[in-house]
Amino acid sequence: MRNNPKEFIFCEDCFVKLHTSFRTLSEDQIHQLNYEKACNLYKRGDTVYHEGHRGNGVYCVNKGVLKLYKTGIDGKEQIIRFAKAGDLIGFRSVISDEISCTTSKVIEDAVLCFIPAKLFVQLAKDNAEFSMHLIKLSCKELGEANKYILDLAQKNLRERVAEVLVLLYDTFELDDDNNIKVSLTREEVANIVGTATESVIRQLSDFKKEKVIDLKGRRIKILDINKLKKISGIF
Amino acid sequence: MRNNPKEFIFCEDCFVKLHTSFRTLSEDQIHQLNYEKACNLYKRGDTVYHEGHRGNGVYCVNKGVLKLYKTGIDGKEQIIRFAKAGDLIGFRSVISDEISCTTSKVIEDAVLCFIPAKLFVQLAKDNAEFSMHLIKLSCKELGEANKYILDLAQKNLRERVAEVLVLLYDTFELDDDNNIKVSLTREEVANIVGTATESVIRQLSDFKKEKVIDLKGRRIKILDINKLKKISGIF
DNA sequence: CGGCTCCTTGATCAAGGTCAAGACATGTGG
DNA sequence: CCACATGTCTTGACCTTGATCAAGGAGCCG
Repeated sequence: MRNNPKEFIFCEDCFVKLHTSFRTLSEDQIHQLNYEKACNLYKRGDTVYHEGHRGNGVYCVNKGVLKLYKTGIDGKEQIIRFAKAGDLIGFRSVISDEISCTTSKVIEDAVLCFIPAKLFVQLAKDNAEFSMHLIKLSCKELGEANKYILDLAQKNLRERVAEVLVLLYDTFELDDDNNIKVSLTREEVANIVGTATESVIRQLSDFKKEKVIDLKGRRIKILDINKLKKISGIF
Repeated sequence: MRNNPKEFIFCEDCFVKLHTSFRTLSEDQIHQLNYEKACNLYKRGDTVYHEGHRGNGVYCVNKGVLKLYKTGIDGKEQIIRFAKAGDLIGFRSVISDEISCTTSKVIEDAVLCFIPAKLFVQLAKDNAEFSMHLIKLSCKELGEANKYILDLAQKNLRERVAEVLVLLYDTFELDDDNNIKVSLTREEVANIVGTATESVIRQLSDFKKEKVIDLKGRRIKILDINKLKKISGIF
């Protein structure tokens, strides 16, 4: 379907491997993984898989940033989470053998390694440590999703925007100039917060007035992360 | 800590077992489970475990209904899900070795079998089929949580109340008189929907006026489930 | 330069949260 | 049996939050 540039990455010495569940695999299993996987380059805007489709494999993010989102009634995206180097995406639907519940789209050019569903499931069945890792992974995601539910249900816009800034800070860290190291459109920020684009813009300018952040185009500079954490209600 | 009446249930012929991940256990493992587990009766209002505490085991619901909720800033509960006969609760924190992210409270008198964390984890490690079941379980919950996030972020009150009624219908079914077979306070319904008690009451009376449901005290009678599904945006 | 896309701000309005009061049901003790 | 207290349910009035609509500005690219 796609015809993305091939990338050659050897699982044996992939630095990402060390940070993923794959580090629990045996040498043989790693060889098999290396043999069967396929790595490709994806550009910003590329869709890796679609909500509602059957996932025929799992992707390991070697490089880049992706957003995973669900699409609402009028086509409005709700971003569920981001994925960056070392993250696995698409494994929920492969494991539970359901259709994919999110769409994943590239935000920053990415290198993804595709692992066929059959192999992935086989690895999980054969290697107890690997499968324990996967359970932990999904349980961790579940915990975060539950927290998200609470926030959406009970926090106001100001608190949620602050919280998202903290989330971005934690996930992507800051560059030398204290800017959050990811470039999102205002609409994308709104689609995490669960609000209208204009509302996010207004709240961001408020934070700017309060000297909590600074804005330069799409770049968000963090001036007072503790204040943000306090506003968001994280202690 | 508690001193609940003991209940004697034999895993070997527990009807609930057939519907849970435990059906994948070997005969030996079932015996071990039966030997180490402890079953107790819990009354309405009892708290089984608390958010923020370390879970030292998993509970298998043999009978009754529980709500799992997170507590918000001002003490407002956000109900994440319900548990009924055949459901496992508390396994997220045991598996991921984190503190519990929800509180679980009994809504209808329940019989719960407690399985020590150590045994549970051991079973997962020893039995690949069992652990695959657990992954599927958490992936399924994750899918539901993601759906919930979308709904909270994008649907209005009317749609969400309708959706919760459908959820209750699907989860608890109807009695002979088409009443939903669970008794929740209006506040509890509001804590699922993520809104104020008064707003739920108003929306329920609207639905009553529209002949979609009927209300008699706490009982909710479903008159037109398809209309509700349509309103909620589930097709 | 014109034509994009995205960002920003202002004005307006509706959804739903909050507060207050009363209704109703239930249980308790006298 | 009544009087009373308690907890939940319901309704009305009011007001805040944030969504929507509209218009203009800024930046980028062919």
